[in-house]
Amino acid sequence: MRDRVTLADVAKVAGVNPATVSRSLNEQTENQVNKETVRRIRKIARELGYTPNTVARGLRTRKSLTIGVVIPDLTNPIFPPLVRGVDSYLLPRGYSAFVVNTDGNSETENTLINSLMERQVDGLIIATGHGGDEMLAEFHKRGLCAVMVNRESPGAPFPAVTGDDSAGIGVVIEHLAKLGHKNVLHIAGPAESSTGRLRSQAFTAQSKKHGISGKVAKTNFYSIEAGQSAMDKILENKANPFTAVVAGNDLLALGVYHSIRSHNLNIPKDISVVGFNNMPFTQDFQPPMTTVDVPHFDMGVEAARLLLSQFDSEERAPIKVTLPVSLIVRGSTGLVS
Amino acid sequence: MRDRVTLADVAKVAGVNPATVSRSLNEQTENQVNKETVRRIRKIARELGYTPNTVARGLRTRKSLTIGVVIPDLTNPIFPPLVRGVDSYLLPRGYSAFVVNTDGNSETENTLINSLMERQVDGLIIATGHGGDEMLAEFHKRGLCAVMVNRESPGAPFPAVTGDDSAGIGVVIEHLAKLGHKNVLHIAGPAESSTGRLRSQAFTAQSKKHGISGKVAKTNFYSIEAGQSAMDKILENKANPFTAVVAGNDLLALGVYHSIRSHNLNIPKDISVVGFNNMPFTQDFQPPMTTVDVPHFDMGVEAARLLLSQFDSEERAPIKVTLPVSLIVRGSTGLVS
DNA sequence: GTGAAAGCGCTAACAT
DNA sequence: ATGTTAGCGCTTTCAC
Repeated sequence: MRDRVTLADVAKVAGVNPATVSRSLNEQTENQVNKETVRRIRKIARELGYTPNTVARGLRTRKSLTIGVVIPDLTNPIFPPLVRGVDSYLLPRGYSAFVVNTDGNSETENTLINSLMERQVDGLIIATGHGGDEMLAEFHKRGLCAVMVNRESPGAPFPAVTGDDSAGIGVVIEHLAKLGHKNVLHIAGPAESSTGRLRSQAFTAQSKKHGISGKVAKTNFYSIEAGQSAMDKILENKANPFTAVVAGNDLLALGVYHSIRSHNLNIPKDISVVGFNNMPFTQDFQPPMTTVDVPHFDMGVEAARLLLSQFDSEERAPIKVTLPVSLIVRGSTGLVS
Repeated sequence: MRDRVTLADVAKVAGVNPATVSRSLNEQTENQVNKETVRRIRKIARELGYTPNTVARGLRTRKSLTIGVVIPDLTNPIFPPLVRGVDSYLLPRGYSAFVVNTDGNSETENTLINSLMERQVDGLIIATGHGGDEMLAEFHKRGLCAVMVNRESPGAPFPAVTGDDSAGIGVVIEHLAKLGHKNVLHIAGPAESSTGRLRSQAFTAQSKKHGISGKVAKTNFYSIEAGQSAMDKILENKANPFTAVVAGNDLLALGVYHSIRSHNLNIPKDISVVGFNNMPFTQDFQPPMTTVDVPHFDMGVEAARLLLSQFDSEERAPIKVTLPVSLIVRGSTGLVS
């Protein structure tokens, strides 16, 4: 890019001091300047093609108007809506979102958060939250503004916005109980994530409550592959007792679909399957997936709202916002045959 | 965030000049400083929790090490892989990507590109490219570095990375011809996008070449809804002559699925359907979708590579990189019955 | 090998 | 209502 036009350039042409140009161009301060002068300067700025340098302004004002958004992986379809939600709140308020992907890797996460800090972000929206985030705890001590979203971080008492995982699993179990299922398997998400732990705990508790024999199989990732291989292991047993599978999320459920199909079994005739998240396209799967709808866009909005509200107030209460979820019954669950 | 530790703070503690600290901490210049001093200063910096201020550095060096990525909509599943591709090339080279969503709106696009410029991005990767981008042309004149990806912009002669749209449509038509289809409908993407135009043109040309009667229906958006309503209009005609539909992309194709299903027809028995992009999850649809695989991740990588290569060289050749695509035959296409 | 000083583009305090 | 000055945190001449 060729040399950009600066405030000083505009000032020179207008024959005034750079400060006057600065005041004229800023809506907050333009009333400190003669109306006529403001008009003249604005005109000159436009003609010269002046573009303000947000970076220089940020250096001076100690505000970057930039928020870092830390997510595991953009290609997981639940995150784009969340990011759009964040954006939809931030943009009209002059902020921008800087999105990074950690791939569920703690080391990468540390590197990227550091890089966001170096870029002087005003705050962080974090959708990753593993078990041991000493780094987050450290940043919290240093006074960083952040909000956790989708997951919580035990170590760092930041405000958190989550879906109601327990209630979600609750309605799922209730649904399966009504369909007559007595032996249900939970393909749990990674134990490092709060969603993995919460859903797993809720599964065990709710199964017991409904007189269902509930067993849990663990996975290390929220991915199609992890779901498939976990289910493959189960189906290797000739005498598989399970009539229904509750997956930790939709990706795991889709992996379960693949496994069941490759074993020449039918969903839901032989085995019912339930996902979690109601991510895009679940209704177009074969069969359409019964799952729990989680309002990811709204979670993004709420997280952004919470973060900006922190900037003004001094208080740092560990607020928890839990958004309601709802069961979406489709074709992947049926009566026990 | 509480007051951060600055270079000057480190210098004070170390009893040296800030310049020495700067030189010591930068790999390029550390050899200008006494080895022992470097070691000492690095230690102090670490102990003090010093975090370099990239923004201040950028102001001084006139490089932000930030690239703006302009896409229509992150929730369209072809874009996350593309963004990850960009990231994968940029991150190891010290750059970061700043992603914005235009929602296919020219006005929004202008606003967002302006905001990226104000943030001093070193270059732009643009996946939007509508018809009349006077703004891009203007920026090009002003010496902006940018690369178009996935689509091209007629007005602005930036380098472009695209999939081979014509070849893709070619193999699709060939495939349908072999299956015996004589009457094929193209649900075209928006005419403002280069992909929409190119695929539509290729469809007409290739149909003729294979002796197929090819008709084109237009849409205004690459969306499920647009595909569904376009197909609904076609199926209202009792005497629908088409035995196959070539959709402008997978989202349109999915809309076509919905429409066909709601008219109690069967894919592919009554009508074959082909998508474009091979976006995630197309293989899990009912039926699995025959589509054209486009290497979106690689497109991102290539675009990033091209952009950074521009920074060094003075030449501004209008390079065009066309990536190969391939037909993925699945269950949504079959023989004419 | 290190220090001193200037300046990137902007805003905010203090003058006038 | 406008000008002057200083400085945000950093790098980069130019000295020594």
